[in-house]
Amino acid sequence: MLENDSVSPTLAERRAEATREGVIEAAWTLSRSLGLTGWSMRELAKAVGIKAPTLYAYFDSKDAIYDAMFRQSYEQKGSSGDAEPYLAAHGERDAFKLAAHDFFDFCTDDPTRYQLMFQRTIPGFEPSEQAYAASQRSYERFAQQLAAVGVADQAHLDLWTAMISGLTAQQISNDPTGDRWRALVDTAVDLFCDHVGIPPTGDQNP
Amino acid sequence: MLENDSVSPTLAERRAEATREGVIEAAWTLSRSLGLTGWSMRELAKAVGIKAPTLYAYFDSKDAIYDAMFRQSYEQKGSSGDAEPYLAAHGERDAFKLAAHDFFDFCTDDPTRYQLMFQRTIPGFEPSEQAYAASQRSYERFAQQLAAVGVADQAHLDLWTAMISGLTAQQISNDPTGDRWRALVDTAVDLFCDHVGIPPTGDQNP
DNA sequence: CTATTGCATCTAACGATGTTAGAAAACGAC
DNA sequence: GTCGTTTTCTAACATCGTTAGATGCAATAG
Repeated sequence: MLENDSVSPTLAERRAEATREGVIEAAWTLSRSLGLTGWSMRELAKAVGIKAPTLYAYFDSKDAIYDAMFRQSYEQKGSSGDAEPYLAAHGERDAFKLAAHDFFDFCTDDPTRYQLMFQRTIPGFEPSEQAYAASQRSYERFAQQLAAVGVADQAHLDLWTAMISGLTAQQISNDPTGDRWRALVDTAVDLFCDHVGIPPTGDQNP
Repeated sequence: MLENDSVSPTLAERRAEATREGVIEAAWTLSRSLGLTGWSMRELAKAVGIKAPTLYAYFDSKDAIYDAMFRQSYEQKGSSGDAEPYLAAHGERDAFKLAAHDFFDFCTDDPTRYQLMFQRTIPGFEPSEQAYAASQRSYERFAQQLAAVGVADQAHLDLWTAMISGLTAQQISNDPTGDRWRALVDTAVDLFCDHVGIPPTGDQNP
């Protein structure tokens, strides 16, 4: 393979990138219908119209495909779960409720993606350092948003993650198409805010 | 194979049962050091001193071995997580705190067992109806204990499971040897009790 | 237009996996 | 000792992720 350090990608590189995207898309489709580990490299290849070994021209291994899916998931997440965009137009409590709902909905929108991002369900797969860094960034971003409203205690952040991730996990594994735990998100945020001293909406300026 | 419907097991049956137990024990050992899916039937057989196909005289499949481990886990759990044994000698709130700690400790005592019981981490494995029933029983037992103290709302039970399981999940995946989330169990139970109207200990008879 | 170079894809195969078939060995009862 | 049962074995199958090496194909240089 010839190296190309220039900024503009060559034609071959753009074509290869398109193939890679097609592979990932097919991998998502297979994963949603057969489970993340329910398909083989041969099946994936067939879905793309090539033979299995050809996949290795685009990805080093099956794990590398999972890694690309993992990275893509965090790109899709973006700022879902952040409270900061809401803090300007809403009270603090409402902002955190909206943030919690964003995160909750992002998770339940695609249970397969959730499983890849948050459960360690694929034997042997660990996200690459690069992909893991993305997940760390979104965690620290939220930590700073809590700190910005005066909640700097690590224990409080830990309680938040436990409550919100607990609700999403229950929803996805016990009632994937329903609303049993979604309906508890506001309650949970209220309990959390009561505990850490974020006043009820309307009480900030009594 | 000759059938034996009598109550007393024949010698051969007792020997076979002993072998089965040895296999399960070896499977636990391998799972704890290599992960639940990190060992092969050939490795398991070698650990027991037999050849792989012989395992199939004792278990129908690898999944049947996981199923036996799953069932055994719920036997070990027993009443861990139940509040009822504590309700006689303690206030309601304290009883539920003790129950939550029992459950939490049972989970963190053996993360591999936790993974088998509560995460769906083994591709293709679903507990048999019989094994699943055991897990349902312990859930309904707790539901009745909540009802016994006047908390009959399904939503409240859902909130409890989300909070407690959220704490244990975070502990095991982010701090398996530490105490970060264990230290939050009492806080979480307090928040829960405040919400559902279980009075603080000492307030029952003011 | 041809020769060369680099890339894309293929077929064939390897070692490991869970599992099955069928033969051999070991065991218990009479 | 002999028979029937139980236990274990060897050999093999299909499938898995993956690698080696050959072949076809595109674009480029002379």
